[in-house]
Amino acid sequence: MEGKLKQILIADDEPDILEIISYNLEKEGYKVFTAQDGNEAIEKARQIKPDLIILDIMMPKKTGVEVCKILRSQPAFEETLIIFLTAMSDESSQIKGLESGADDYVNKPISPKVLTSRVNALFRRVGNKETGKSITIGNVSIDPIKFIVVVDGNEIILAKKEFELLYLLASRPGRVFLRNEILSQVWGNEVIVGDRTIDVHIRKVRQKMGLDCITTVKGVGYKFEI
Amino acid sequence: MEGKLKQILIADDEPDILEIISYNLEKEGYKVFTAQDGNEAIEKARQIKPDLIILDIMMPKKTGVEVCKILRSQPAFEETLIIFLTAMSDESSQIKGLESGADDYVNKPISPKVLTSRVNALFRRVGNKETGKSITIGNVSIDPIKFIVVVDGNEIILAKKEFELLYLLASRPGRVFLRNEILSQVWGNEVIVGDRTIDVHIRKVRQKMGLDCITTVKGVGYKFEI
DNA sequence: TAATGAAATTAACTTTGTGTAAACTTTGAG
DNA sequence: CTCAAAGTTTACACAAAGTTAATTTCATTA
Repeated sequence: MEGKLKQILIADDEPDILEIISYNLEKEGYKVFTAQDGNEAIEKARQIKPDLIILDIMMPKKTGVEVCKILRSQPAFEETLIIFLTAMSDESSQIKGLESGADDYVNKPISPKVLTSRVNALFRRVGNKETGKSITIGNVSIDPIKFIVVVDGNEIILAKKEFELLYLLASRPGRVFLRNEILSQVWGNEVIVGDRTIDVHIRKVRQKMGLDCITTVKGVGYKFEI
Repeated sequence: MEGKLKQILIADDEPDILEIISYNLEKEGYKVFTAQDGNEAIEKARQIKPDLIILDIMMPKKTGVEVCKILRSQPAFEETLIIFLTAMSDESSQIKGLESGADDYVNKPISPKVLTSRVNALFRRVGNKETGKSITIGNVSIDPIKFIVVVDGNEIILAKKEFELLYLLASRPGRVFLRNEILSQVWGNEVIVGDRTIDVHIRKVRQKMGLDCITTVKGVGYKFEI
């Protein structure tokens, strides 16, 4: 289990396709989310901030191209990978897709094998560069590329899990993360760890930062605030 | 936040497996029912209307896939969660399973830990959909994501039950919630608490908000209004 | 492959604070 | 006025989180 598992959002209006693709990508070890139309895709993308978004071109509410343009115009999605699903023949939409900022496209009808190998290839191409942008909140900066946290100009060294935990919480300041969410995001869904494990990591982060920026919401979860 | 206890129906022709799974899921706090073949599974599903059905693919009378298709074609089971148990190697039945509308599958031989964590994950996934939007009424804002209440720009910290209570009342301003409704929504149907418990929580919310926005309708219930 | 050290996890214990009951007071409908 | 329903206050049990130390896991280097 190296690093955090990549999250993929798939948007297509056909549930069958969603299921088949999800199944195959999950088997490859990705965490998969789905959406059934353009608006839902945008909403979920904002919620989840996935590493990769797979968009069907033809969707209700908003087309894949529109979704792509909207997301790409936001800083948070500048670097998110996007793949289009297109009807085989429709070459013009392929072009539109690439113009609107997609990283790849896959023709329908979809062969799960082709899709997963494209997905893998894309992640490989982007390489080992850690996902995500650096976050700065008040006097706290978190740089996931250099793997460094700076508080008041002082560099703090966190272990991997500690870092991932902090990065997750800080990715959406103020928002409460349920213990469940933390578990699945930081530890992954398959891993089962004891109840106190999160606490211990929270404690280490609090300790090392020397700053009370992680708040407990008893019976609910934890949140990051300054 | 767990609410009432979920009901799970397990269908498998091997009594040993039924027993092991039942035991583990009951330990997790689920109410478990069992069936030994496809027809019994359908019959019991209709009787019980469980929250989740775990189906072995290979079963006498009807296979898990058939059961799934039959149930899924009925409105009452459109949203019921379904997990398949499949033989490790049989990839084609996994695909059939997902195509026929399953939410997840677990390979045999079954690890109770894996199964229970998948079950938990599934309920979590569904449960999180209900995490609602923030509510603003007059100078009161309630944010269930950040888990805070803001009154006149001042942040109020509520305990979990207090928050849930307020969130419920504020979700339909002006509407009177019967004590029964409040009990089942906030405490869950199975939980039995004394009559004064609601009052105490109401009081704490009123106190902390420093604002008389919860009105008593004597002999009926409570409502939120500004 | 043994030795080391850091990180992750568990285990055991302590602390905290929510949620509930109990006992008493107040309110208001009839 | 009466009495059931709701308000208050207090106290306490228990579950959730904090803490610390011990243990396991894992990668690194001799």
